[in-house]
Formats: sequence, C-alpha cells, structure tokens
Amino acid sequence: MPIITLPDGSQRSFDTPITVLDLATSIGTGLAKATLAGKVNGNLVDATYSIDTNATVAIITRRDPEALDLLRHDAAHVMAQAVQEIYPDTQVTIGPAIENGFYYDFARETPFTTKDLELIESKMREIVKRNLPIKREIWDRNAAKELFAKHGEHYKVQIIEDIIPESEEVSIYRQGEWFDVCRGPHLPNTSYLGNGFKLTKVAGAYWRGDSNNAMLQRIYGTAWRDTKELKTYLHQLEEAEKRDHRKLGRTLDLFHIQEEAPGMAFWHDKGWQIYLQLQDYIRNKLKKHGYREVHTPQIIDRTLWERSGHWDKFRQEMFITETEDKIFAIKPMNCPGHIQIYNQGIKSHRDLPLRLAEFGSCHRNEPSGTLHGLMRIRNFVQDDAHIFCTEEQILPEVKAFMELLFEVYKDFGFDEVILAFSTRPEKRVGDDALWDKAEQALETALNQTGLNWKLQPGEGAFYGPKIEFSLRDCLSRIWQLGTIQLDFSMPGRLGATYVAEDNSRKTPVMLHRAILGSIERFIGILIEHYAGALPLWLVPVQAMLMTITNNQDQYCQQIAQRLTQQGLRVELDLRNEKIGYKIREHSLARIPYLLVVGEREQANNTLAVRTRSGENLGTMSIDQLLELLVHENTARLVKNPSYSI
RNA sequence: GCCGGUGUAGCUCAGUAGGUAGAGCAACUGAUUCGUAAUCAGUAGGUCAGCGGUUCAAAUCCGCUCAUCGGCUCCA
Repeated sequence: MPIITLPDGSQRSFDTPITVLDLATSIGTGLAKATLAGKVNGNLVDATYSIDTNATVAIITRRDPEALDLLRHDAAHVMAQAVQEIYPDTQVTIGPAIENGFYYDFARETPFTTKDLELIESKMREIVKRNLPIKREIWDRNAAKELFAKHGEHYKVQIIEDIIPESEEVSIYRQGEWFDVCRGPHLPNTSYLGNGFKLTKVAGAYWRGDSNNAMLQRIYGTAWRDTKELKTYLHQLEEAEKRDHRKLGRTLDLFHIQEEAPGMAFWHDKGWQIYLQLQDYIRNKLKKHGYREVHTPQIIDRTLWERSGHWDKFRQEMFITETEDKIFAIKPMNCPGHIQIYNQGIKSHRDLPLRLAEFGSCHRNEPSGTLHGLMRIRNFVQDDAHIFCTEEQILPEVKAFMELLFEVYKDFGFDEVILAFSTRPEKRVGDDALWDKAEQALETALNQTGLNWKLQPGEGAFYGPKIEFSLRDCLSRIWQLGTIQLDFSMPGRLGATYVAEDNSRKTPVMLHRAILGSIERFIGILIEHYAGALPLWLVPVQAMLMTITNNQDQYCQQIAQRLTQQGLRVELDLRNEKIGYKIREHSLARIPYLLVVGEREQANNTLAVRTRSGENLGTMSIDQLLELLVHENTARLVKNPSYSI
C-alpha cells in the first residue's frame, strides 16, 4: 500500500493506511512524542491524518518553522474555550494565527477589560494542563449548522453558510467539551501549547472587516515555543518602543504635535534641519532625472475638484475655506494643479514625457482614529511628481522610476522594502487593452527588480493599476512610502491633450509617483530605523565640541569656525560641567561626533574624537578630522543603524 | 469614523474611605575648572486636558467635549 518518502529521501512502505503519528512511532518513540502534525505532499495535516497513498511526508515537531503557526492557532482555540467557560454569553467568530501570535474575535455585549485578560490567561493555562485531546470530526454541512445554531453560535452558522466553500468538507475540532468549526490542522493535545503565550491587548474589530457590520471584541495574544522565546519577544517589543519616532521626536527636540492642530507637526529647528536636508537631496535627484519643479496654489476653487472627481469622492476628507460666495478646497493633492500647468499652451508628442515635480503642502482631513505621529498626519509634503506620457512611454518611464527609487532607498540603507502590485478593480475606467498594457508594464518593471512582490488583485484604483513600496516601523506596522500609479482618467477629465505624430489630438497617460512619499512619514521611518541616530549628512548637529575647562574656550571657538566653514553643522559646549556629563548628554542626543578638547589637545593643536556609540577614535589633527567628516558627509555614508546605550 | 484604554510640573511617573498636590530628571541660582555616559547645595515650578454636575468639600464620583495610545475601517 502506501510507500512513504521521508525528507532525507529514505522510503518506507506499509501494508495498510498509516497515520502521521504511527509513521513517527515507526521511526522512533521519541519522534512520536514530539510530533505535532505532519506535512503530506506539502500540505499541513493533523497527526491523526491517515495516509493511504504514496506520499512525501515530513513529521512536524516544535523545531519546525510550521510549529509556530500551529501553536498560535491552537492558542486562539484555547483562548476561545477559556473565554466561553468564563463568559458563557459570548459567541465565537474567527481566530487565526498571525505574525508573532494570534487573535480571536468574540461577539459579546460587554467589552473585555485588561483584568479580564488576566483571568482568561489563567483559565487558558488551566485548559493546557487539562491535557485535552484535540479531535477532528467531519460533519454534514446542514447538521453542523444545526449544531451551532442550537448552541446560539450564529456567527459560526454564517461562516459555514458564507465562508466555507461548498466543495470543502466541514470539519469540527473538539477539545474536551468545547468545539469549533475549523479547517485545521491542530496540535494533538492542548498540553502541547505549553506556557510560551501571553494575551496582549483588546480591541474592536468589525465582523468580516466591514465597517457596516457589528463591532466585535478582539483579543490579541502572542505565542511561542517556550517561555524563553516569549520573553525574548517581549523584550524586543520593549526595545522597539524606545525607537518610537513620537518619543524620539520629543526627546531629540525634532518636532511636536499639540491639541490645537491635531495631525499636524510643529517642526523645531533640529527636525526642520532634517526636513530641509532630505528635501534638498531629493530635489537634486529629481532634477538630475529630468523632472521640472513647479509650484501650484494652496487653495483652489471647488469647481476644479468637482471636475477632477475628488469633490464627489473625498469631500469629507477635504478642508475647505470660504470667502464671499466661493468655496475653496485646501489642496489634498497636487495633480489637478499640475494638469493646469500642462494645459497651458499646446503640447506635442515631442514634449512628452513631461515630468512635473512639486513639494506642495497638502492637507487631508484624515479620520481622527487613524492619526499616528508623523506616519499618518493631516498636513504633509510629498516628493510628488506627475509624468505625462504616451501609452508607449509607460514601460520605460516605470522602469526609470523604479531604478531611481531603489537608488534613493539604498542611499538611506533601506533593504527590506515591501512591494505590492495592485491590478484592475471591477469598477474602472479605460478599456481592457489599455489596462493590459499598463499592468504588463508594471509587472515587467517589477520582475526586473529581482525582488519578491505581492499581487493584490482588484486592489488598483478605478483609474489605473499601481505599485506600492512600503517599509515597517519599529513595531512592525507597514507604511507605504513610494508609489507609482497609472491614471487613465484625470487627464481626460481635466482636458489634457497632446498632438500626436499623425496630427490627431490624444489624451496623455498620467503617472502619479513618489519615492519618499510624505517627507513627514519618511522622517518618522528614518527615526525608527536608526533609533534616532541618523546618518551624518541628515543629522541636525553633526559634531559637538566640548571643553574640559574654560581655558580651552577660545581654542574651541576657532576650531568650530573652521569646521563650520567647511559646511559642517557644529555646536559648542563650553559649560562648566564635567566631561562625563557632557558626553552622556550629547551621546543621548545622538550627535555623531563628540570632540573633546583639553589642555593636551590645545597644546598639540589636536582634538580627541569619540562617536555617539562610544567608539574612541583617538586624537587627531583638525585636518584629519575634517577629511573624515567632510567625506562621510558629502558621500552621504550610511553606517550600521545599531545604536545602543 | 467605530471599539477600548489613558490625560497630574518641561519629561517619566506617585497620589490608596472625596478633606484644596508629591518624587526623580530637566530648569534656575551658587559653589566647584574637573580627561570620556550623571559634581554638590539651594530655589522655583501645577486652573490635576476642558466644560458642566453631585457634595460643606472633587485630581479622586457622574455626564459631555477634546486630545492621545492600541486595534478595526479608510487612505485620492
């Protein structure tokens, strides 16, 4: 009967169908004990799964990467059981494993509190100790619906009706008295979950992710192989919180946000220095790559927004201002303005591609619940540009853009860029031939990067497909920075045309694109990526000159002048404080170079150089220091982002 | 916008039957002139987010509003 091929290539044959667990036993009792599940021909299955045909099989133990998902999914089930034992009036809905943990959504009138979490968690530990075997049962669809209806689990009935495809069998997993409809697989026994889990937070979540539906109570948890792994993870979280740009923004005196202007940053001089540096950098990049910088009005009459289609769709998210009889919108984006510039005079195909860039300040009235430091803000400036081109120019323009984008990201030391490709939605403008061409162009460009990218079918805008380039913040949340979006709609709506080779009037294609995205968000990501210890060329104060005693004041001032003349941003600390105190303070302020001047240095015309991370570079002449700093500054060197104290 | 948490000095946080606020750091003043991550002493600093209510009395109890944090939805 079944011949089973194991991962090492060895084969075993059996006379009768054999379960994963029995297979493991035949290899060794130790392995049998460690068996969590199996992988049969690449599909994860329960340990009790019976193999009746030839197959490639791997035994999954705690050490396998798949184990974590199993543990986490089980943790969700055990949590649901615990919740229903403590609060019988609660209905269960769904509870998947997620990155680093799991959650379960419950339907219950009273929201859970933090205290409830402790209760639930200890009940979970009790259930783990109960050592309950987890068993899979196959049910008839209608019988399963009746079962859950009888128990008042109306959400589960809906899941069986709407979510589980007709082609799939309905499986129910049982642990003790408790059961749940679930695809599985699961661990053999609740005790296999162990102790490496913790409930972390409660939150609201809409049923089936739709804001028109009821709000459920979601409990999040994290789960690991053992308590040691759990502890490591929790420690990492604590460390990550120290990098939070909102916290560092305050302690490093970069910016603040206050009640009277929610979602809008007050940039302090130090933060603004970073802002300007960044803008200067990208402005020069764009110029070199054939972009022309323009500037359009901050407020524009609503009629233009009506024509562009924004008024219909985004009226609620636009700030408006009125004067006399007119209503103006404070611009939420630059593109309609750029089309106005494009429309001045007659454009020929010879003018294309035309790339218009603008660092325009945009305002969007983002819903209050979505604001998040600099990452999601109501007033921002993008490194925005619009490329007007012919259909034939789409591919070369997209390619050139992607090259430029990765060149820029490399300059900042970002290597883990997340790429997502969103294709045509159901409701769209433009004919399919055009979409074919556009999607093909984006996909070709994507494949040429050699990087992985995620397809998001149907997620494109109604006016065209798009690629998004995202990075993670210190807590692993994903934020979009760059994007390139094709637009088949707006140029037509706003009357943009060009004269083609055959003398006919055609509508150009417009590409919306940004690399940094909003400068605000980009700075937020930078701060978290570098834990505030930004590369030399971006940092507000590049070097701090400090004296041992007041006798070196004059000498120090002379050095500062020389460094400043070379374009370096240098400050003096002549305070009557001990050198240890000064070093601590400026190290905490993440100033890259700490320059100490005492009697010895003054006598020899030198400085003692130390970095913010505590590295002692020894004593050097001012020329040597200048060479070091000027090179690092003008070459925009990026160093290892590790910073610790 | 929705669900839940939080809001006390510049920052981080105490404040326990309701009886008109406290620490550390920072700031300021003075002393100390010192060699690589915190020198000592003193001083000052608060409409307890805002508005309203209960009470002889509210940071504390109740209501509303705002902001903020964590999720969800949304993101041109």
